[in-house]
Amino acid sequence: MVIPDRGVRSSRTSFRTVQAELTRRIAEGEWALGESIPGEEALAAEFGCSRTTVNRAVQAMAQLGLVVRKRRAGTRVALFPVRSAQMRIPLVRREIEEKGLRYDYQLLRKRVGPAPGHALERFDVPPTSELMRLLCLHSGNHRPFQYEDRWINPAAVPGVEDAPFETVSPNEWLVQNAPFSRAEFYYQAEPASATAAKHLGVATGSPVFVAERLTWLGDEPVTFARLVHPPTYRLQVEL
Amino acid sequence: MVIPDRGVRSSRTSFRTVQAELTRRIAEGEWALGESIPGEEALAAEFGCSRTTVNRAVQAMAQLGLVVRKRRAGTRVALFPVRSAQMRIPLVRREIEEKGLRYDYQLLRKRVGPAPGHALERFDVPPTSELMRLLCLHSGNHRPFQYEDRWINPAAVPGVEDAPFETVSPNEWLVQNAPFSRAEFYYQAEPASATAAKHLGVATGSPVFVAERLTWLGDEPVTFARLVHPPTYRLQVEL
DNA sequence: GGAGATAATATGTGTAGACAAATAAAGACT
DNA sequence: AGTCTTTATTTGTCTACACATATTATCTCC
Repeated sequence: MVIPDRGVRSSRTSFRTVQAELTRRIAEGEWALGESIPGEEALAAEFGCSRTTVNRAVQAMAQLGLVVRKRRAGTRVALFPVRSAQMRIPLVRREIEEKGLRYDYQLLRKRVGPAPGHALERFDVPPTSELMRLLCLHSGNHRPFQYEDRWINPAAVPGVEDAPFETVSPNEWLVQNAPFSRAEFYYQAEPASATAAKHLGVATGSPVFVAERLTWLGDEPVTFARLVHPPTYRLQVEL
Repeated sequence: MVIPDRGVRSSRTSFRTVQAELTRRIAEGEWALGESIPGEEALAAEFGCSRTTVNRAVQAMAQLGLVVRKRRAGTRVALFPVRSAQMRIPLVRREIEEKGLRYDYQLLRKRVGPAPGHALERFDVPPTSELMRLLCLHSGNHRPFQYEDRWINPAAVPGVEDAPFETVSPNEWLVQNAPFSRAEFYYQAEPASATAAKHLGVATGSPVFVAERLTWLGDEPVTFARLVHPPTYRLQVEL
């Protein structure tokens, strides 16, 4: 019985196939760390596909931090395979709803005024500028999930003054109304401040998980938020 | 003097140009959230490039979570722009050395024995199996940076028994010797346990930043590590 | 009107070919 | 030996085209 030749037409070697095989070779130690791997031309010949396809596969691996590429020098297995993972940054509301909980939002305080020193420290605006400050609480099934302490630079966000923060969380409103070009995120453990502890329903000083988010539009700071979570919170990332 | 015509040949519209422009349109609200954007064909015509180039740009944006693509239905701006960031997972040693500190590693304890219940909970192995447990301390300029509590499944890592963990940290050794196919990372704030506190030089119960890493090779668990950092530690991510 | 088959369409992916750009290696000149 | 220039090699990217595949829209039949 003749087995139909599927090798040529129907199952062309996909860049995924190539990527998987090359990844396997690295994972199983066939290619040692730091060792350089065959060129695209050679791999294309080996896999019976075009160089374009190999290029795509290897470039994806480079983005994952598995290999390092350099023109003329070729591609080599990363010496320190700094694997990089994709981290998703969802809306708080989505985060809560995805757990199957009912989302609740509450504006605790809103004020516009001159920026105090400790805010300026992290948030590089002229000392004379007026900033908007918001304190909010996000809950799931009436249990506090996140205490938000946010500063917004009105100069960078036209229309904030009139935003309905009584009903829409700044997180949600800003996502739709305040574009940014750069962002930094920090995660750390801290003892809960008295006010945060009160709103989160935990003891003052107990360990809380704090996420800080800073965003810029061009050179101008847009918003700076401290998001405080109760000790049960876990940030999850998959590779 | 004649300025060479760089407009036609030398600066073909790059996929980066297209990506930047499309991103701008979304950021500045020209295309609203959830709205569908022109097809690849149309964009190619607009930018004067091939569909391939547009495809590359838009696919990159899809990977970033900025747009959602669906065959036949077209591409639309993500309704909830769950922006995703790349997080790099380096070796502890690199992490410390990149801060300009001198790295020090110390093996505190090593033992092979039956897995206790609380380890099995997170680490799905047969209750009868023997696991290796390591306690280590990583320091920068002699100040404790990370207290590591690690379980290794010898069944998945041939050669662990003879690994020189007195001189090489399990983190480093495993990276080079234990391939894995899947990983999960968790980050959380916790009160420091008595032993962790002692080694980190902080008070028992003070907030520590704990990273948990679990890896598998296929279905088999490879290693489970709890990495405890002093309260000064910050995890940084950029977008 | 509803169910199921069929067509149309947007994206997904592969190929071959060409040129661009970076950079390591070799050669030329002091 | 050391520095500068040239050359060669490898990856980076774009093009034009073709076919694959998923999914929506339409049509057909009852």
